[in-house]
Amino acid sequence: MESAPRPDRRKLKGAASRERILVAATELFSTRGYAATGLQEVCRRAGIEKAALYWHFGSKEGLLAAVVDRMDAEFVEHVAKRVSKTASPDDRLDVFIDGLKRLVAERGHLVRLSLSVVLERSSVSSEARDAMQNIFDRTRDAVVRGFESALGASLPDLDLIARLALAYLDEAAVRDVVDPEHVEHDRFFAHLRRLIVLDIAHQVRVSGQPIPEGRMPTLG
Amino acid sequence: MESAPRPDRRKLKGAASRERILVAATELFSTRGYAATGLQEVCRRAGIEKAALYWHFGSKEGLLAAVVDRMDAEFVEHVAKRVSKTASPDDRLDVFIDGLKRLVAERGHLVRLSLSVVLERSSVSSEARDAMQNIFDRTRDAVVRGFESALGASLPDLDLIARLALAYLDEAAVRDVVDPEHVEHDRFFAHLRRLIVLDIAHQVRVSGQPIPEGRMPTLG
DNA sequence: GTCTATACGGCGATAGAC
DNA sequence: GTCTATCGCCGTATAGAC
Repeated sequence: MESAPRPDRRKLKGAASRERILVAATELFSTRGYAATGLQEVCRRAGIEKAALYWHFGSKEGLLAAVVDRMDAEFVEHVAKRVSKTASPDDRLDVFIDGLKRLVAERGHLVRLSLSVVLERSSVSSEARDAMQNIFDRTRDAVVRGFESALGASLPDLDLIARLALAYLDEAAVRDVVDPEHVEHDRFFAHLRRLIVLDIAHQVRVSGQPIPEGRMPTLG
Repeated sequence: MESAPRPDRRKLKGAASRERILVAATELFSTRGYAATGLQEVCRRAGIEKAALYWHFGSKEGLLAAVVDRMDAEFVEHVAKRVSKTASPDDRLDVFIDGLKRLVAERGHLVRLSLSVVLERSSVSSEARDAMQNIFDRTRDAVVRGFESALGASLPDLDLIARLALAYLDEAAVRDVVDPEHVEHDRFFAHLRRLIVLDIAHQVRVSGQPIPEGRMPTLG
């Protein structure tokens, strides 16, 4: 363990630099916005030179993709853990909705950043596009799995419910910037909850699929 | 009519320049993306100098806001006209959904541009913010009025339905870039239609508000 | 009031030495 | 892997012609 330290040393230092760049970039992108943040500033804060940043991430866009990917992974893991600790299907939905609401309230800038990856330029670099696709897919799959385990059964359009939830998440994060005084997040996310319940009830009705024990498809 | 041409001449020429800049910017922003378009290029295409652009729009952000405002106004007017020509409430909903779908398919880049206004920097300039707020409000109000006249009555949460529709619009436009092969726009917007119908039926049920003649709140 | 000419500092990105 | 040096372009600003 201590007899062969050499070949890993540089790798370790490289990983540490990568990490510091990522932390600095996350903070600066979040507070100032993507376009308004200079790579020079990121490097100064990370204690690194600009070319080192380019070696690690290839471009400013690549750095953004890495930042967003990490924040999404953390969010999915965090909410999935909280949801899996909750027993009743109805409470699970509440925890899920609450997770979305808190993501907007506490880290809305990161949600907006994830949109920036796509919108900055018309033809996104293929790496950035792939990164965004991974993020979307991972999040959607997690939501679908969550609903499946909450319902105890699958339904044909659960993926659409996942997209509905993500659409509401983005809409809330965007609106928060445009008109902070009239967002009405509570009312907005309560509406999301109602739509989900109504639509699941509809899907159950149409598919003839009986839901084992959960009574989520009833309005409170 | 020809004896006092002077005071208007300059104004007219100024308006013409403004118009040419707007057209050039709309086209370039749409094809290349906002960040990837240089003002130099816009000016060359408009046959104008850069400082003239600066005089008319104040900044690149201001130019973007003007571009987006115009496209939104056109869209709202266009769809409102088509909707008002349709008789049955059920068909009106179809025309509305179709308008959204076509906006994404034919002018998705402009939808994405409208998001760019908000996302480019963390603290948007107050003029750009106001412009975006106007756009959101105008579109939401138009949707609410459309539903009111289709239903023949008002409902407490029609504004939430408008936000739902806009959220789906943005989500579709964003997804179109990330994963063009799996967007399933038809299925996605059919889901939107179902959600609207389900939610209106719910609102009618809860509010005890009778809907005069329209039978929109029934699933096809 | 509308526009031309010109300049400036900073940006993202690259090449090559160590 | 990291640093130094440098590039070309960007958005912005101002002075002054018409």
